[in-house]
Amino acid sequence: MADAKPTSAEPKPAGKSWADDDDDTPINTTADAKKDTSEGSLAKAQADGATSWMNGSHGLDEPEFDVNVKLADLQEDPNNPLFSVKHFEDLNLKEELLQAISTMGFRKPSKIQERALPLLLKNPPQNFVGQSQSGTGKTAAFLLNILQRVNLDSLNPQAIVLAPTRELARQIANGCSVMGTMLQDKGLKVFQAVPDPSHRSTDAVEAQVVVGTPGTVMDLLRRKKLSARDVKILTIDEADNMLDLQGMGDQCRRIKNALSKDTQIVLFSATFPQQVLDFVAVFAPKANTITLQVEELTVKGIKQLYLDCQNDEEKYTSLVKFYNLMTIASSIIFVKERVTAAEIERRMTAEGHTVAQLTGALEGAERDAVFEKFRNGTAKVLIATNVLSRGIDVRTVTMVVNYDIPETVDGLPDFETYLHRIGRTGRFGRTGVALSFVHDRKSWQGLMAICKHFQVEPTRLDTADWEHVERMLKGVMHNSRNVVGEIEMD
DNA sequence: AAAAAAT
Repeated sequence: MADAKPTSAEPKPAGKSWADDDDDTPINTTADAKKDTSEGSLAKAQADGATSWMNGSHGLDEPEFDVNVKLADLQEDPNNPLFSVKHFEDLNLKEELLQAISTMGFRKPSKIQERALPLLLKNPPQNFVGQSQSGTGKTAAFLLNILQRVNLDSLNPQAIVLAPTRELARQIANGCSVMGTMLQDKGLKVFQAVPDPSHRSTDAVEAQVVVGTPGTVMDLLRRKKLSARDVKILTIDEADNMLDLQGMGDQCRRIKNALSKDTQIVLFSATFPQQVLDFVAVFAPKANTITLQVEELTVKGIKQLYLDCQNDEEKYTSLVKFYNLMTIASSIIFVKERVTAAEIERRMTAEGHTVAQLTGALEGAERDAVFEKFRNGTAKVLIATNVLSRGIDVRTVTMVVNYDIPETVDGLPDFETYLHRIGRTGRFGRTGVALSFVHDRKSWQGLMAICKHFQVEPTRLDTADWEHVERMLKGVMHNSRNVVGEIEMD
């Protein structure tokens, strides 16, 4: 990081955007800015949002959006009121689940839950593919389906949940225990299948619900520590990522093949890019499906900004300047590479800042310790790779920094990762800030392509006018009050 | 050319 990359040596006059000296850029910011005076409209959107929260009894008064519902049985009408349930009481859930829902403070189902729960709980069980914005209650939806269906008189595994990372799997397992609190007396057991030295000696898994990462689950199945015999639900979170990734996709398919043919397959994600939908349909055939239009995917409560830096080193100095400027509840700084995470942590720590770092380079126990510190607020600034880009739900996160613009293996802008990263804030009706750093033509073009894809107009900040940066950031951070939503589990 | 995930 200290030694600037070749691209960042490219000189740029102060106050100029990377757009200005770029003739063949696919995006014309000037034209885009004209059709929508970005600051004005964003300020207005923010103001409107604030009004609706103050008037509403909860933070999830989202405007109506178009949901595409496709049912496996084409004879059925997707708009049948039976498939849109406004009250948890109408779902014939176990009494213990209704109690837990109420204790956890849920009043009514979120938009995705309204539509997803009746389809998930339908009998006989059918496959399901569900898409919904980040922070809208996907996890609670699939956990309710699982807890409703498991037979507590047996300790045989009956539901398997797969997630792409250790942290997400553990979060889901904990959520399952919380939602199943009232079922614990009746024998509910939840097992975390993430890499753990103690699994070597573990006897056969005795738990109705197994939540884990694909490698460990596969390993347990292979070693006959996990019985596939009674498994009737396979749920995959972040399913587009899981099935797309080299390695994890194969493991997911192998796990599915080890299960009974009539296992209910449930897939969830905020993103399902077109090319992935094709093999999603193969993995979960004849599924009831809920999808969204791309323009519906961005969470309106997340204010999107970008900081125009002169070069790579200025990203670091700006970051430090920024943290000297104000205190933020909690924030995640996303970088591309593990070494960058370690490097920023080293430099900021040397400058007296309290920061932590989490990447796949850490060992399991260390990862758990660091993440727990971040979750309980002991560590407020966390530098991470894409390991934490998806699913992680830490309510105190009011800012996400894209220190490096997300890109795919091919070096192309990674739309999905951008959306998942910024979705770590602004959860359940709260507001949040997403600040992306650009420092050369490639990073600028990448960010602009991403914003164009999601049809958002980010606000530009320039290091050459630091007073403006300061004013804007203080303004948006001040506005990012936390508003508590109803559905508190994603 | 990365990260993640199994040993």
